[in-house]
Amino acid sequence: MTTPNPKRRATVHDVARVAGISHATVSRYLNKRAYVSQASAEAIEAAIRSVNYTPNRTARSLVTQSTRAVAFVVREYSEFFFADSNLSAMAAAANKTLSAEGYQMLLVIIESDEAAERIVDLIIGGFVDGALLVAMRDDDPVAEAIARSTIPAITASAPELPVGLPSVDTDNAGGSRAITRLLADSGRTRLAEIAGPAPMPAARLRHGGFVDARGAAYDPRLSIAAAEWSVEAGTAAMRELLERGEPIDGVVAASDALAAGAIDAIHAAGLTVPADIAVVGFDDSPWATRIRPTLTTVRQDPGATGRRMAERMMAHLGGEALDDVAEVIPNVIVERESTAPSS
Amino acid sequence: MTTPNPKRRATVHDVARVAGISHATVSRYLNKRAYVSQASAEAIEAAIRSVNYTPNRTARSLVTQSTRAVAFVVREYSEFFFADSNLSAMAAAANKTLSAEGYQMLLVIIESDEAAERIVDLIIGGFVDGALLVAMRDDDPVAEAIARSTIPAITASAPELPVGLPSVDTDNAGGSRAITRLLADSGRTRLAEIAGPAPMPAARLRHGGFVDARGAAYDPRLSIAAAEWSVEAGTAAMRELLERGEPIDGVVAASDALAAGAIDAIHAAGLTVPADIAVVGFDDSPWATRIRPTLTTVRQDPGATGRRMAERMMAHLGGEALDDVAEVIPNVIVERESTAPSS
DNA sequence: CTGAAAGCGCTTACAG
DNA sequence: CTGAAAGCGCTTACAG
Repeated sequence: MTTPNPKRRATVHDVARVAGISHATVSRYLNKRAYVSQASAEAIEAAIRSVNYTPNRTARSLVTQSTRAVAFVVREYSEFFFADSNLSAMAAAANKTLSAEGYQMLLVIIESDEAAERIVDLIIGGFVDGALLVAMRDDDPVAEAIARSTIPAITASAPELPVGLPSVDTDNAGGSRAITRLLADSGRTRLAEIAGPAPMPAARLRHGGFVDARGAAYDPRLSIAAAEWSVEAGTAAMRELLERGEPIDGVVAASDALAAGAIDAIHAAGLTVPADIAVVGFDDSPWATRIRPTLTTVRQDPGATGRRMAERMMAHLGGEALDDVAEVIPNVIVERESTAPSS
Repeated sequence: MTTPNPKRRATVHDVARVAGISHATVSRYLNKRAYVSQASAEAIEAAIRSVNYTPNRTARSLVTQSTRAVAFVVREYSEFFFADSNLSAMAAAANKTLSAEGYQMLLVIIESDEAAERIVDLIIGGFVDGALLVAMRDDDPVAEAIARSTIPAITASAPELPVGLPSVDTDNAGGSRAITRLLADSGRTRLAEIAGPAPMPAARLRHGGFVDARGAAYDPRLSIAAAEWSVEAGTAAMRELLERGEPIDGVVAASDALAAGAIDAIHAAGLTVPADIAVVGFDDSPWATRIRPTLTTVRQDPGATGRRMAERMMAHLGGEALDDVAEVIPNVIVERESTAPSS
């Protein structure tokens, strides 16, 4: 049983006193052993053990202006974060990369506005040396505050901010463009789109890819934005699309979950996938192979995304400039049953 | 008007100078607005904006001796952590509870010995006000170093350490005991056990529950410890159990993954579950309903575990003593096909 | 190789 | 209500 403030922690002064030496020498020994005599070193070692000394990281950080810690900030509810294998793979890869360089990754999940404020204060207050920002919304106050600060930050999916932020991201636009073309090339002509929720950069970019691929054939009456990245939202969106009465023979959904929901709605309407309507998703999440028909989708490389974010941060913290460039990680299309030829 | 030197961060002194007031008053204003005059307050506000001031958390922490951050330390590979819904639910619940009290949870995943050392240095160095320790091994150097330090820590599944640590945990022993009795009460008499990997507290406790429930009927020849918490390890363990030649009509596996592996091995041997051999797991993970037959298992309440860890930490940081008690969260048994009566 | 001193950016009694 | 001063625990030129 311990009490909140038990006995005082030993400081470098305690060690110095017990070792019969100045605290400056103790500090020198703790950092670069080089310039300390053998005798002093031994006395210090013994003193450290005897007073049970452990250096205060806060004091050290205050003078060195560095914490050797980097925040990995997830702007998403835990349930979604833990269920999203792409996000967790990014986190895992970043953790490994930072760790290998001796940096500590601190994973932070923002679930409320108060948490958002608190985290901004922490980060721009220098609690960490840098921040990796994930799942930010367009116009996100967290991303914006950090972007305006002096602490280095890199984001996955660059949000639309007044001030830019370097980013690393899967090729959202390109993936969406490619999978839309796949559908068109298979002879489908009435392509509908279920876009992701408007405030998300990934949703915006994927929408852009769809519009781009459709070119002159783009028809706003066949596009709808889902309320969130969920199966239910996909069902609701597809239902409304069908109710509009426009003929549809293909659907480009901005995520696998949305696609899964769309397929439910299509089946509920008495239609068949892919015979009547082909459907494609995005993410290659577990949904893609769990549902029937299995889903043609875009597979990301989240490990590469997380790794590159961490590598760029390490390079910057190592002294290199951090350019505001949007690095794009290629993705691949995985064809499955949901776009099989009608035969 | 902008910052004189854009490279240097503004400090409380810059604000004071611009506001024409002492830095002590600025600090007072920043903390408890009460004792600052209206005129000063306005001058300070303007100065803060003009120099773009944000308080340095490290400096503040050094004097207040508090960071208002708590580490949630996971001693497990990311892949396992993110795949384990019990662990992530614990983290999510702890995050919510800490967040509601204004504390920031920092999730840290230890994947190497160097990371382990680094995190110990950080934590006992006062980088956080407290630590929640999860998935520690018995005799874990991380848990031990933190237990010996002055910083408050609570663990899920108390490891066997020379010095105690308060803990909150699902009822491992009780759950194992109850599900073993369920099997015995259904008329099975030759009960084998696939225990978890030896160095884990949860494995030890579940094993204890099994031994306890078997009493005089406990037969070491029917017990084996899996090499890790994986399906493959379960298959290997079950295969060896069958090769020993002892008759078996029931298996108590220490986790659902282990049970899933055991069922594979049983089927491979040409036997049937539950007709020939009943099988039970632990965790009520997604495995439990994904495999055939569906699994009778112990359902934990990971949300309650995470919440209680956080609540006890908050109470302690709020001034209460932190007793070294092992708090046990009840769990329930979920019966499914794998123990259906042979009929 | 080592000590005295300054300083990192804040908070907080202590006077006034 | 406010300023001067001390101090949180460390690191790091600067002399010697």
